[in-house]
Amino acid sequence: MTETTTRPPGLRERKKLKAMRHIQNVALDLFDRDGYAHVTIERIAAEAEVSPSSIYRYFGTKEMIILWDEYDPIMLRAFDDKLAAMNPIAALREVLTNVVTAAMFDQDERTIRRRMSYIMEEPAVRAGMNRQADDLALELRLTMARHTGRDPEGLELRVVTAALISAFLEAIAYWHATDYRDSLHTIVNGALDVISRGLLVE
Amino acid sequence: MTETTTRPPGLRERKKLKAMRHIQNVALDLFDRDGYAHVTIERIAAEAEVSPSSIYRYFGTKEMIILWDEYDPIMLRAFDDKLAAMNPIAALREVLTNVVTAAMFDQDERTIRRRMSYIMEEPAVRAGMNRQADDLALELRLTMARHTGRDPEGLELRVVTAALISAFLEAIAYWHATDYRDSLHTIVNGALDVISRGLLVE
DNA sequence: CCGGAACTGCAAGCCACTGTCAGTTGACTG
DNA sequence: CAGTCAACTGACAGTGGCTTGCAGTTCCGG
Repeated sequence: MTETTTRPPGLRERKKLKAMRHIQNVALDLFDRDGYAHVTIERIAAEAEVSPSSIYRYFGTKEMIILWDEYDPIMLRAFDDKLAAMNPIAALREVLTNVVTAAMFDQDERTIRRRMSYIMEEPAVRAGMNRQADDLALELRLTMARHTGRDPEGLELRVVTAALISAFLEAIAYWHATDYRDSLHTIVNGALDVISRGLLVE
Repeated sequence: MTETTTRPPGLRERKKLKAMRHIQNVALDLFDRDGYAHVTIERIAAEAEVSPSSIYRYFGTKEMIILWDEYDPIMLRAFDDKLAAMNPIAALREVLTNVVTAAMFDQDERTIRRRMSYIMEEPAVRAGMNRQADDLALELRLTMARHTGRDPEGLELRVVTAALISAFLEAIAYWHATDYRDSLHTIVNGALDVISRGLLVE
């Protein structure tokens, strides 16, 4: 069933990855020059020397050209592993400390920031991110239910996961809004502290 | 600047409202019969006996035909008023107790439920709802900043408002998922309790 | 009752996205 | 190291959501 390519990459896979990186970079260049809305898929395809259909096959939608991240599945798997041994807040802190900092070395942080500005400011792209967040919330909920024996469809677990993820997203937004002054790791830790101790407003 | 029609309705306004209600109902009928994706704006326009352009002028996008709610601005204003006197959690409880239950009398709850199923299950509509939630989050943040003197752009306030809203949305989702068994008011109260006392997981 | 402003319908266009159908290329088998 | 098969790719022709500009109509305030 879940036989998700645990094999060594293979030429085909590597070629595809390389093409996707290339297309993403070309697209970001064009977006920077003319603005997200004024760049058509056709233009990206022409500039990247692939066919428009290939772009749709790779990314599915225009937003995903920006949202796609080859390290996402890696982080997800790491997060899932950590969840087996600790609570989700601790797990998230761990993943950010270990995996993310490592990934940020070879994929230079500049690309991440370029993508970030569109994710935050372009409504269509933001919508795509929210969709990903919804999927992530569902997965997280099921995983937590498995580890704690709680009802995966219960109100409590739903609210907890939703709050956790929204805190994470808000941390990223803050990171962007403050021009990446502090490390993402520090900010996420702060955000998690806030929701951990409860919303005792006033 | 913010001179938002505090005048008595006027014929024009009433006509528009009536047309929008009519279009929304017709659209829901068609969606129920053929599915959201298989119904074109043109078909809705024909069935409702208006021109497609009018639909766009009324609703802006296809999703908004479902998302539009004439009571939304009323609830927002009520929420804003309550915020002046109490903390946001108490304010939200209040609004739901008073305003929502009142609104549900004359707009029969059946229409709300019909809309809800598309809001929850149709990705495009969900995206639109998330966009509205983002706007609401910003407004809420600014209001809370005004009332408490905290930094509206600070991490803490950002996380608090985001968690609050995501809890509210999750409550609505739960309400739908459990087939509207309990009252929305009860569920939202439960959700607010969860995030109030903090996410002391494990 | 009248001047301007807002609303409506008509028409034309843009482009994201989909489906199909050859042609090609990498992956596995004997 | 063929040869076969599955997966990928490109070209092409739609579909339809959404926008824009223009003309005619309807309503509101004075």
